[in-house]
Amino acid sequence: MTMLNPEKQLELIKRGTVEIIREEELVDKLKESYSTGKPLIIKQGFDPTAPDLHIGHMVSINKLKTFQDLGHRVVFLIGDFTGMIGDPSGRTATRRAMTREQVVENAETYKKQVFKVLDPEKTVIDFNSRWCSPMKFEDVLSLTSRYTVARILERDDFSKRYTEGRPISILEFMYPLVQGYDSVALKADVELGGTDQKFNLLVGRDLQREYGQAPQVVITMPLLIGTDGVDKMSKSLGNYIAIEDPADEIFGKTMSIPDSLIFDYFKLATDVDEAELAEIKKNLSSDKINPMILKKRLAWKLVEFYHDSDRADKAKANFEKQFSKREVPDDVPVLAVEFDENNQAWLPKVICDSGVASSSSAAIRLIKQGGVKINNETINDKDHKISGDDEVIIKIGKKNYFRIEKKN
RNA sequence: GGAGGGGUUCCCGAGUGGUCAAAGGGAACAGACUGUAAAUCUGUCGCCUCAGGCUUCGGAGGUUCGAAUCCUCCCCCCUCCA
Repeated sequence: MTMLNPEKQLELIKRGTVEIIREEELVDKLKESYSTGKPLIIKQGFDPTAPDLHIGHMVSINKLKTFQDLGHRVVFLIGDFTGMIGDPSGRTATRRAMTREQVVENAETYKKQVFKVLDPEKTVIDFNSRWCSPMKFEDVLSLTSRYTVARILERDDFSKRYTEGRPISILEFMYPLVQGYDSVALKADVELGGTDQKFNLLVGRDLQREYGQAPQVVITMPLLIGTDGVDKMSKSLGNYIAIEDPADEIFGKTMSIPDSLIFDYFKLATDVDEAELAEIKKNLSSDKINPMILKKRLAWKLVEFYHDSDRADKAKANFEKQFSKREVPDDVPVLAVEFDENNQAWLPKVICDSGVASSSSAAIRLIKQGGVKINNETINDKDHKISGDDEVIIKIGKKNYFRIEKKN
């Protein structure tokens, strides 16, 4: 294969990273690989329970892509074994035992999404249950003997909880070890992850040394802030833009991010070059240009990336129609409604059936608050009935439109 | 093994016999304002065709005209000492 020289490779790899531990080692590995023609093994782990990739994931997946383009071997590791115990970091230590079928199914979902960017031919999908499940208890003990409590306690999260007298389970202590062992099993040369994974990634490095391997290079990538502008993007917080989202959705969600995120999103989630980034930065800091314009450009870019430019154009047009001009969008979903013997349907029930409100009580509240429009007229009467004969377009809340049709 | 502190509506958290569908905050949702931005203001925030009714405060019983609040048993969580 034709490879770029190590210096050039390093330059591409470094772009956008937060930290490389250690860069000298990476250079050595790249040189070695270059001279022998043997690709490096690049690993990143993913949680098997939430197979919805969002643009936050794409920050590091794009970096995997870079490695791949440079001729290295990318291992997309699905942590199905660690998933079985459940990630204890954070507040919720929910354990969900996943069946084999679920794991396989989620893996398929991952593949479908991740191959929008990565080359299927050059990507290895692996599961850590492959080596974790067969381990005997003595193997586990052997693993634990190679790390100390003091070192595990170095992790911010642990030390904080320890000094505050809050509980830490042994299982939680094990978690970094299990994850780190994956690097041993894969003989990883490089592991990628978000900055929040730094500790775990470093444990992998140490364990490899303990097992007589050359320690992996750790590369951390910035975390993308979610659409709420507060927390990191994550599915559980609901502040994410999934790469599987429909075009209009991606456009709309992007338009709802705080202005302060526009630059980061351009930088981390799109492939605009340095020159364009500089220009965007300049425009954002001057007040000559409305940030909304830039945000629309960002939204367009994202839709184009995950769909195509036609869809991006349409999403933009739809957005402007629906929200800037407050008109009814072109393609309104149909809601099949049951009408009674008098050919009538009670409005709150209809709203409830649409899924926008969780109960008819909630629907009534929406109506009372002026959040429901029928054919562009606000309805305030909770006893309002829709007639089965009329052509009806109903707007519920800010953005939900339905065309009512008779269920037969 | 010993001592003690808890489990309240999505989350945090008040509430110790009626005025409690339960303070306050957060989240969320709606409305106003807008650029579906942020900020702000207002309202809503258990269920039910809803001026009325019904079911909630870890679980099961009990006391009482009346229980989230008192009693009994059970389940679960946490802290400290060893």
